[in-house]
Amino acid sequence: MSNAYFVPRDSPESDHTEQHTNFELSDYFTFNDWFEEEPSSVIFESVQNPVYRANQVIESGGAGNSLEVPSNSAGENCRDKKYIKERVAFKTKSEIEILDDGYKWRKYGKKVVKNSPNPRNYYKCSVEGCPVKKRVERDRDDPRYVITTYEGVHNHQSIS
DNA sequence: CGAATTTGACCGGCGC
DNA sequence: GCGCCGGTCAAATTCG
Repeated sequence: MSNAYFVPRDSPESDHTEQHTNFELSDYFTFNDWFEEEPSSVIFESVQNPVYRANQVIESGGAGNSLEVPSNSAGENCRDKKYIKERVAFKTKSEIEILDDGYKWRKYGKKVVKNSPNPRNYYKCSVEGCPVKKRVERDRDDPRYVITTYEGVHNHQSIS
């Protein structure tokens, strides 16, 4: 299990990411060595949430409200369904989109979005009570890349 | 035979 | 108020 450490790049204009000065993604995921390519300037249109890649933030919009990480009260303040604890997106060079990150995922949806000709797949962590979701999609103009978006924090250990 | 996928339906938010 | 768009549900089906 690797121990990648993630530090957000300082965004010059919008500096709403104070809470995310240090980010230990290895708590949530296990990475090997996917991610070494050029970051695309904008991965998602909804730039309300920071988009992380490898050791840096690619994109960070003004999203102070939906991005707190309440570490003390685990999800108690989050009864608002729109409340998003964490969202992390990666652009990965991979032929396949089923990347084993140490967790078990259950697919629950597929959708073709307007922007991209490629379908988008929706996964959920199959561990009961774990709120983590994941969304996998091919890059629009680089089909050999895969964009993976994690949402939420695992409340259990990885099974791998 | 139980569990995971598949895939169209359904639903809620938002813009016009 | 309606229709588009993205996200989720769930029944049928496939898989292990």
